[in-house]
Amino acid sequence: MTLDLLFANISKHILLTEVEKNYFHSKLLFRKLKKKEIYIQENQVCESAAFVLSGCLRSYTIDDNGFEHILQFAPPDWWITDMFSFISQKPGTIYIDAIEVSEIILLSRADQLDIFEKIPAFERYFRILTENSLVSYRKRVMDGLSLTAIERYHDFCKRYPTLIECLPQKQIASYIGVTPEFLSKIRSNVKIM
Amino acid sequence: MTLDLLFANISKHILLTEVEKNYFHSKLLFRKLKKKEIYIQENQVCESAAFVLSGCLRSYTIDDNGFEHILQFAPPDWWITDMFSFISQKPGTIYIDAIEVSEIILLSRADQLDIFEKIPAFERYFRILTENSLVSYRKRVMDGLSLTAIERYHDFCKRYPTLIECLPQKQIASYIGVTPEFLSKIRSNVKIM
DNA sequence: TAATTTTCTTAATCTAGGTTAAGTACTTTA
DNA sequence: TAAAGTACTTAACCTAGATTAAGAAAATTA
Repeated sequence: MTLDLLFANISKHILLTEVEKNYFHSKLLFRKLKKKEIYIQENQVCESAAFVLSGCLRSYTIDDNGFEHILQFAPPDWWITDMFSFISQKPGTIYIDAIEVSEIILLSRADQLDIFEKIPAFERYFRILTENSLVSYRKRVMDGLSLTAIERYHDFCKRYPTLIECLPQKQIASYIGVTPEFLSKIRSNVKIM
Repeated sequence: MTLDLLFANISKHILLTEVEKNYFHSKLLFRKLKKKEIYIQENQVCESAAFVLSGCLRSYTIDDNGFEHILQFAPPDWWITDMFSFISQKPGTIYIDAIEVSEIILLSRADQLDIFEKIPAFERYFRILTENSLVSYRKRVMDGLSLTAIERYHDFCKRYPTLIECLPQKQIASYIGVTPEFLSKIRSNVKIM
């Protein structure tokens, strides 16, 4: 296992000395997840954010009727966490599990805050990631308000061409907010639509 | 006009010296907006983020059919901007205007980045605001996927009791993602529902 | 490899919420 | 204060997408 992917990601936004890299490195935990293994669950405090080295994770909620709603997919080179629980360190509302066998790097909130004190550049790194993430959630809210299911599906295909290949269709349906049956109809491109 | 509200907001998250406060202060611009006055428009680069001292602003998009979709309301003590355009300094996709006569404080992205260099605590302040804002957009995505229009309306009433008083009903409808006619039906509490 | 589980498809039927339209009440502006 | 514009309501009708159900195709697991 190698952290190259993570350090390459970081160096896109900030510059670190070897000493700083080593300090950061010393705070990280490595973990493997089996397919379908749950990383965090509803009502649990999400202590760490996870950076994906290989495989793919997803975050989702389960509503009162037992339906899953997918919030985020995290292929390699992405961070994933229950942001609410991570920043407040209170019990959260979402699940995170592995869609396939995955390798992740964990950084706890406590260590993250410690690193912000010691190495301010890291506060910049996460500030930038959070800004970008905010923009993509905002787009998702807008799309939900102004696009049809068909448009949301085509947009998903355009934005995440690699995910389309490897995800089961029902998970894409859950992400764009339609039933698997209706997505199947969209894809079969029934004339009436 | 007084900046007390802004400095009180900042001091909830970070501590500043008088020198730092003055430096920050020197970068701010004050502006008044008339009712319905547009602060930024689609296709325009959003140079500044705005902190609301009085009145109320809103951000929204206009879709291909000419319908408005409200993203955010900003009553006093809130920041508002087109985050995409603000961080990328590229032309944006949203409008921001004043719902009523308003007083705002402007901070340009260039000055914000300059302040991040000079006063790292400010990077923390905005990092925290961005994290919180991310959490609320995430909730909005989840609510859009899992709640009915009625539930979203009741949730809005619970979360923003003061806004309910002062906003025209059609703007609440636009925020929760229903037509004004349907919100009217929800509010009249027709038996069938 | 067979058995089991999960995913995908198709089709009939249903419903939450949209559309259209017309009337009423409230705000602005002149 | 009148005129015009904007906001709200109600009701009939419509549609995008949900639900239900049942079979086919993949993918797991034994």
